[in-house]
Amino acid sequence: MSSIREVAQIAGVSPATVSRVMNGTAKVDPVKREKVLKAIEKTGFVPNEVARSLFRKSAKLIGLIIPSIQNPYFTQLASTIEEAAKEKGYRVFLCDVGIDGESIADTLQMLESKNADGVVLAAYTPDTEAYLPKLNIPVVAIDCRNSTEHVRASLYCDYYRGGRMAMEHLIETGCKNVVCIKGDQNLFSARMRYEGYRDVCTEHHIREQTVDCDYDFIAGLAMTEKLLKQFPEVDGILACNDIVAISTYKFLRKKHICVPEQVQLVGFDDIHLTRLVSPELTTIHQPITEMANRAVELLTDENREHPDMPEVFPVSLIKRETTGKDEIR
Amino acid sequence: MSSIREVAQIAGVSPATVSRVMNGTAKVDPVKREKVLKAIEKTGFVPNEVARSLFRKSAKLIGLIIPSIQNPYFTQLASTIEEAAKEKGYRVFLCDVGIDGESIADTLQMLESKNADGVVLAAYTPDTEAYLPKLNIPVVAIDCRNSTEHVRASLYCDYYRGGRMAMEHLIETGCKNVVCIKGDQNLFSARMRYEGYRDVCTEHHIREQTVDCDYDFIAGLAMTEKLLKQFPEVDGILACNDIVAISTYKFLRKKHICVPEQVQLVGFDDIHLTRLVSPELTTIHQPITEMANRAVELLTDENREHPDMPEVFPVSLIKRETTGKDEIR
DNA sequence: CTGAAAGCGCTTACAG
DNA sequence: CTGAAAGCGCTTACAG
Repeated sequence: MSSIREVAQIAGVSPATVSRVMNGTAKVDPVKREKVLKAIEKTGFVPNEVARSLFRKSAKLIGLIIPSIQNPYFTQLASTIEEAAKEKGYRVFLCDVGIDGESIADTLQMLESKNADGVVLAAYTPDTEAYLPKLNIPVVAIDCRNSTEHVRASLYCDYYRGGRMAMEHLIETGCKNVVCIKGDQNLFSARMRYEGYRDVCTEHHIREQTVDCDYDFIAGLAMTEKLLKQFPEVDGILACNDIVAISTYKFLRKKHICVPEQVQLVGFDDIHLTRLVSPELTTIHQPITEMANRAVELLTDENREHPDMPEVFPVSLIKRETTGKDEIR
Repeated sequence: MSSIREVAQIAGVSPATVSRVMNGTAKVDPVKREKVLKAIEKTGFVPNEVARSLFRKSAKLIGLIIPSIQNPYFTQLASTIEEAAKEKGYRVFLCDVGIDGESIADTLQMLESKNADGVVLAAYTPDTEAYLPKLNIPVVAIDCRNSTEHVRASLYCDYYRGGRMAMEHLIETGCKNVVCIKGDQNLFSARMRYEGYRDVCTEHHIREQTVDCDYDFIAGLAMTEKLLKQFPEVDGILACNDIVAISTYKFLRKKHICVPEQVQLVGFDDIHLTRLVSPELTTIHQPITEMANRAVELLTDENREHPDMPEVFPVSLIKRETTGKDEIR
């Protein structure tokens, strides 16, 4: 592993000159330039990023904090963020922190101490906000409630509207007994989705029926069992996300309950998986790509605008095969 | 963001002493020690990892190079590696490189220049090996053919045996016309799986029937269509991995072909998703966790053993719902 | 155009 | 036990 000094020696110039030709940061005599280039080629010299980043106080790095790499929603987010970041010359450091607040704090600290240039925070626990003021690098929150002052920006989807759309769709397709599988109400996204459902219930003079569930497959299976016991008349289910919807489907199928003929089902997120399973899942689409691009833009752009208001992205209903029992399929 | 000097000043000691109490690397007078601790507390000082890593020439970092973060096989691998690494005090830098050889080279270089302590290489292209000799950090290859000399170790599963087991299982459950969906034959895993299938065909005097396919969902859909045209008599399919098996199922279902009654189906990998879809997928299990743990061990352990031979992990057949048409389900 | 010097923020011999 | 010094491998004023 050759150093800049070695290259300089071979080329017969100073390390400063080598640095200058590498970075194109100043004019260099063409002859010396050539010599340096050759020396670099010969030695296979690659500048040490750690030294660079120590000097520059930037590692050209964006941290991405997510609660689970096993959840496709977050890997899709990660892919898009990585792509956008790459285009601007940044790498992304993906950090899977689970749902542990302390782990989020540690990770934020670690990212700062690695000279990361910013972080996209897509994991949230109630005490996360307490760690933000101490941080000296910008963070853009995704899917979280707006922790205003200590965050450069807050990006999320119109979950409330999504909850409404899903419920309205189920009513339109003939459901009389819709149960909402609520996600963890500490999560902004879960709360808003539920409130959308609830308000539509109120407007239609329907009694709300809910069950609580975490955002994962195992919880979904267990909750569906409970749901069927508690609400045997159910003919429509609004799941808190796609993974839970898929597990709900799985449990219904095991109980020989036909979807959508007997029970209609709507998920949330529109992850790729919704088109991979059979039947394909009706769901609420979130513009993941747009959010991801915007997050990177906010973190990397020169003119550091700091939107005071959260930016809300629109959602849309994607009708697929788990709803619309009256239609021909 | 306070520095060690600031802390030192507040505590009335030298930066060296602060360093010593932080790292417990030498005895420090208890009184000064207390003062330092208080100063650290007061300032919220967190040592800069970049400076540390420049000095130490280690970033306590393991790179993990994968071809796609969208493939659950690799996120499961990533989770396990991360867990094992964490236990030994390392972070993991996940790098999704696609199937582009040059991108792998860039990434290896980047990891070295970031003072990574080692890399787990789970992506492979034919020209990858050319980059390995230049590298000055250890790499453990997973799922790749043994690039012997320039790799600390090579870990993979007994894909050949897996291919055999899958085919033998299909024969046992009554299939007369098994088609093998071959993966990219540049990949060691795909080649070995196919060879297992092929040899069982030979032993049973069955003519081999194959179709080529990449390791992803889109390719799987297209290939299944082609497969049905080319082999209308098919009654068993050996897919190159679970994702492709799931897409195969999807296409069969669309064509109203029942699984496993009309066509039996076996995947490969045993990703979590196989139990999430309906019907659950019969597949060949790989001990991902064991491989991941071993990889981290080889990269981080003191006594730097360098196994000359590749380490081969056993596979097993997991019978689920897409095979065994004669059994009651 | 170019080299010597200082410095990015740490850590560890070295000398006391 | 502890501080001053040197150094990790770069980069950029600074002076020529």
